[in-house]
Amino acid sequence: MKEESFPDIPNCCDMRGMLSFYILWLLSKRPMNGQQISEELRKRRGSKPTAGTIYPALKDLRIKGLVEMERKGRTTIYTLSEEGEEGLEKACRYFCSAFGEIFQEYSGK
Amino acid sequence: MKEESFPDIPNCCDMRGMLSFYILWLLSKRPMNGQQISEELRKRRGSKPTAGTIYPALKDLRIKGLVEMERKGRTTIYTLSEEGEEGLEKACRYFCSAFGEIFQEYSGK
DNA sequence: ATAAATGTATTGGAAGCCCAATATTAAACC
DNA sequence: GGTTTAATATTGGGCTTCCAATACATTTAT
Repeated sequence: MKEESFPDIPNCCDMRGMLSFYILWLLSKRPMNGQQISEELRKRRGSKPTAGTIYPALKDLRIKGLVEMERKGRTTIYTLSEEGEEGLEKACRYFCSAFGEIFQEYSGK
Repeated sequence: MKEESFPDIPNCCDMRGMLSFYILWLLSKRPMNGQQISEELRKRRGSKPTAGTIYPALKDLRIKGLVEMERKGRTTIYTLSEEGEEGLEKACRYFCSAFGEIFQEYSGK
């Protein structure tokens, strides 16, 4: 099977960051478990976060009260909390005001 | 004097990151010194990077061959190198493919 | 029941981002 | 000259992101 979307990851500058933000954004679409979140990130960012990346991040978000978790047999379903929705809204505004200029310039190709 | 643009920095998720990428993008507009770069970042991201943030980042970019520097009296002018331009091009493509979806959703408000 | 597969989770180490504090250099001011 | 100011730069420490390695739990397959 061919992969759908696989951006070419740049080596010139390390673009780590925004992981928690991206997780909140994904969870605002639908509740997901850790593997589903990782898979969505792989499709969008080109590399799949390993367990040592994704679970500590989810733990932090849970401790901060931004996501809630519910164990269902083998999987753990993560859901955005009220605070998480409010935080995401604010984070999206910031993201667009901080990076929108760069995006607009290159979205026109 | 009033500040021009000052995005509200979210506290829900740490959105540090992309500093090197942003510096390369700024330098593609015009050569700048460290203070000018910091000031441009303040306008866009809401907080001005301190000396301990900006100069190590510029040093890394110089060591990687992505920017060139020229001391002019009290200031040091940083310029994008050939490699820097190529790297930035690639980084912008990656950035848009990785984050464009989020931006588009919120640019429509 | 036993083994394999899947999902969750932690640990340790590396790198990037970030600031406060400190130091150095060169221009401007007196 | 001597002082102040502006810009550059380093150091030390904390936090996030990231992976490889390891471990554990639950479901599925044999």
